[in-house]
Amino acid sequence: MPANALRNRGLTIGQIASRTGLAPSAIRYYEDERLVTPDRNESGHRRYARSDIRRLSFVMISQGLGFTIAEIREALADLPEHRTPSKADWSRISRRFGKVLDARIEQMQALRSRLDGCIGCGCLSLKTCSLYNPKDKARTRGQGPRYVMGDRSDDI
Amino acid sequence: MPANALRNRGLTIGQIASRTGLAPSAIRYYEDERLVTPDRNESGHRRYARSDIRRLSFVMISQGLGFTIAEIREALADLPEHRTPSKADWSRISRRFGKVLDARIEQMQALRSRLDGCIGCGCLSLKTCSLYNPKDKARTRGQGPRYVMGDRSDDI
DNA sequence: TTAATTCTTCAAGTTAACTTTAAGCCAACA
DNA sequence: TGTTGGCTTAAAGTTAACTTGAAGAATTAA
Repeated sequence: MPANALRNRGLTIGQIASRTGLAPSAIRYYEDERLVTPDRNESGHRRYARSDIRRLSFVMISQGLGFTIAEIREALADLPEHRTPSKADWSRISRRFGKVLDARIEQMQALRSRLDGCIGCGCLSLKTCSLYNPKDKARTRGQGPRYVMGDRSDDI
Repeated sequence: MPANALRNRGLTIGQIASRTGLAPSAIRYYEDERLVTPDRNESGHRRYARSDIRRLSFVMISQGLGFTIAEIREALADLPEHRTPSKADWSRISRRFGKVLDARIEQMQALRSRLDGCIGCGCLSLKTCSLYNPKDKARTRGQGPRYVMGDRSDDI
């Protein structure tokens, strides 16, 4: 066994990439975003722990659920820093995300029923339209407008 | 009454902006995206019909519901071109969006229950993890990965 | 040992949905 | 008649979440 066997311990970015299905560029980006913090070997190449596969998988799942990188980073901050996360650790943060999902579903259902009401009223009588000035948006990218669906009854 | 009273009929972009709460720049952008097609007066200034207030309001509501501009453009294509849209016209396209919303809610609930299952199994036993390789994403921006949550049971 | 991979960093490009800036025309009021 | 203020266009900037490209160093395979 060569002397540098210990030094080169851990997975390369390519190995992590093929294990998770992520592109190496994405994994480097996640490092910039402080979602993973791999070690480096002597010559500066990244070396990942096996537990990073799960960490990155969690990132992927969370994104699939609609969470942003900032939110995921916050969630990951709850993992222990100096030991490999246990099932209980992962379970805890998954449960938190579950609650957020519940809230989102409720919100969408509220929007949905509002749209129903709007269809019922012809979506045009305004002032009374329940989609008028809704505070809850399904997703807000950039800034939203202040009020909607007109302000007079004569503008069909 | 001056001779150009007829020519200057319609609302200016500023008036439309204050009626809808949208920024003039956003309204111009929507024109680039062919969501509205105002007339022009002699000197090239935009003149909007009153019904454009409702059209733009529909755009705002739809965005609040999470639809993209492309989807909204498609929906608006179902409105009559040569007459002011009626309540029935708006009702019809709202109903279509309602169905899409229903589907989205169902999908989110499916993801939600999967997360539940994942918490139940510790979210770590993999291979059997129900969040493994999910085909339905809450929102897909850019390309997603191919499979998730690791592929071996030894990498906690 | 040489060639092919894989890795490194840094900068710039991508998409959506806009906003901001610049430079200049037009319109309304005193 | 001037001078605000609103309108015009075109181009560039913004944010998120990445990808692509360039140029070079390290590792691996033959």
